[in-house]
Amino acid sequence: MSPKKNGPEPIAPAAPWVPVTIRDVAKVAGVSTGTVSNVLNRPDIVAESTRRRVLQAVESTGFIRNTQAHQLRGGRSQTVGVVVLDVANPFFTEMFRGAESRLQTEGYVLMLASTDGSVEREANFVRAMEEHRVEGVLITPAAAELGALAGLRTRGVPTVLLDRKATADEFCSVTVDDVRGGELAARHLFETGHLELAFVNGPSSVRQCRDRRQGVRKAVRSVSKTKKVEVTEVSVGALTVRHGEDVVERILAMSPRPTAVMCANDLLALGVLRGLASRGVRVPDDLAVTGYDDLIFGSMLSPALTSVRQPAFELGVAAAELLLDEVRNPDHRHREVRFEPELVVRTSSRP
Amino acid sequence: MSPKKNGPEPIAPAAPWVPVTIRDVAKVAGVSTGTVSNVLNRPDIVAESTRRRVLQAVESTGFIRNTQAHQLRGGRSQTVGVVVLDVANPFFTEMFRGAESRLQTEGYVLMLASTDGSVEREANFVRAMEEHRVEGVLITPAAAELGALAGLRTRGVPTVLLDRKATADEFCSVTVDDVRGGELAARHLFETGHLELAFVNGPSSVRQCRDRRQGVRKAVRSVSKTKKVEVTEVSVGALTVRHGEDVVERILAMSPRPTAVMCANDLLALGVLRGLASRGVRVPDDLAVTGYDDLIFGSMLSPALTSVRQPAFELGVAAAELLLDEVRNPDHRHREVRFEPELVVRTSSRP
DNA sequence: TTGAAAGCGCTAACAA
DNA sequence: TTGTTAGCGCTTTCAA
Repeated sequence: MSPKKNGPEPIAPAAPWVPVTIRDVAKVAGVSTGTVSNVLNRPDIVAESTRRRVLQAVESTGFIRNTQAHQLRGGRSQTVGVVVLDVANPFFTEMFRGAESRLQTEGYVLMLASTDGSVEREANFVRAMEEHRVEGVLITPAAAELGALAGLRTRGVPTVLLDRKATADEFCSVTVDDVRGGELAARHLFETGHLELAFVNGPSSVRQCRDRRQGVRKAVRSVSKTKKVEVTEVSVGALTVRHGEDVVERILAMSPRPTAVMCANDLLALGVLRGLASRGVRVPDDLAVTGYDDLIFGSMLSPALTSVRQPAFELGVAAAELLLDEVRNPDHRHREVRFEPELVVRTSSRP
Repeated sequence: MSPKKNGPEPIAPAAPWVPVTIRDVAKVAGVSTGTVSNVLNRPDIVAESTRRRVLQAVESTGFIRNTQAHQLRGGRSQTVGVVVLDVANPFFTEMFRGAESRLQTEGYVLMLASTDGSVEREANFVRAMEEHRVEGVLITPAAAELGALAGLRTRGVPTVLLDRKATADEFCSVTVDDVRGGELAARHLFETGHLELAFVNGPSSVRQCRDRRQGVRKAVRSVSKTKKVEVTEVSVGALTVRHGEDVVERILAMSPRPTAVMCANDLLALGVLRGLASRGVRVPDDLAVTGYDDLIFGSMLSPALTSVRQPAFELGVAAAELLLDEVRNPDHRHREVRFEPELVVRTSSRP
């Protein structure tokens, strides 16, 4: 079992691979490089027997086309860059999956980068992708301003904004109607008899938070014609579990005590649920709770969490579609594809 | 608010961008292309004043280096391919983040592809990446056999296997000791007084399941010197929430009834928790439960789930490190970096 | 139907 | 210190 003297002999690396070029293939097949190229790109214009011979040579040499050389000669890079805020966030990975599913069928390979909200990292990645001559970019901008993307625009790199509306018609974009989403959640609670509502929201600097609040106001206006409802907004510094947990105290101290808590996202809601559980408040019997995002685990909690679903995968597909149009269609016009959020009612808000 | 007759006039696309080459820069700066190249690659060997003039021209023209041309001339592609089973799985995205964090500092851009276990898709992606001349590949192979990766090996593309051990010394690999992880969980339960254990495991065809079972057996051997313990393995068809929920009935029917349920992953555990909750069985008072993977939501459940953590991020970093060594170090030898799983004890198994 | 050759944008050896 | 030039691997006229 154990070797005599030395440790187990490490196996030497495989014999160094000499890159095979189209020239090598040509030599083996006994044709010119032009013919090999033709076999690869327009097989129909070359004689049957020659084609077979060349294909055979490709096989035997293990030739793999060099896309860089191909592209240099005027070809396409077959590459799309995707820049998201956080790869660890399921919302973004779902979007990535959607985009990939569409672009993969067109032969594209995706470059993915995660900025974690850093404008500097974003700039670096975009730069690197431009150097790689990506044919397009799908991006969730890190900054509130789109100035960082000006280069892409002036250089004419097809770009689609993810979950962010372009201010002018500078870019295509795919978004979800957050106003509508906020309205859906609030209205649902009103309609199931909750007239005193606590709305746990994040900082106003976040567009999503602003929009969702606006949706809540809309629901209030519409419902208050027939019923008297009251909404108290409770602001927290960030959309995290901890912030949700910490806010419970304030909610329970409110007078009159609300009968429902609407949270600006699922993580907050999760924190709220934990806070309530530790204080023996039952959900939904004593207090109803809703979240937003419909993260995968929401349905697995007890009680399962009512939430507002965003069609992340479809967003990715739509973004890919817009990009493809911009790449191929000379008459392309920028536009915004807006998705509708969907209320998913579960136990946590069931009457 | 509404336009007169037509919809809002779509803004015409930006003026077509004429690609700027090193020649354009040279012309503007009044130097040769060689000098521009020198300014870009070895700025020290060119005169201060010339350098400034060239840099100025780069700026004013908006020049962006073409990596394809650069690479064709013998440069590196600065690109690494990552192929995972499922981008939607947090375990893989964490690994990706780890790899990215390391490789980004070296100027690499990552291509990411998700195979969803399809050998065919895997082959396509690997092929595309080879055509792009990635400098290396990080991959979780879709198939049990590594035959699909033979091409990478013979062509000498540095390749690191993620969460999969290479059979011979064909590739570097990063793995987690699943035997140890299984042992940790089982031993923890034994030591907290649970002598009758139900082990909910997935199909034996999955390596992880086999290894974790082996770990359980090891724990049994070691503990049974001092105590009499009994483990009953309950097999399910897949590691999903539904399978966990369905298995509860069988567990509760067992005689003698176990005092703890060890699950082969967190999703199963989640299902078990739900099943128990719906039958009014209290956790951990009536029955202790553990999972495996330590997915993010585990700590947010009530009761919070005891689990075995796998250092996904660190796996990614290690894989990147191995790859960099293979890329740069002529004396590189393939090796396996094995990580230790870590038991995270939470309420669900607290005595 | 095939071959010869120019050239994509860039770098590096060599010359000036 | 800077310019000239060959050539990386490939595609695509144009000529044979």
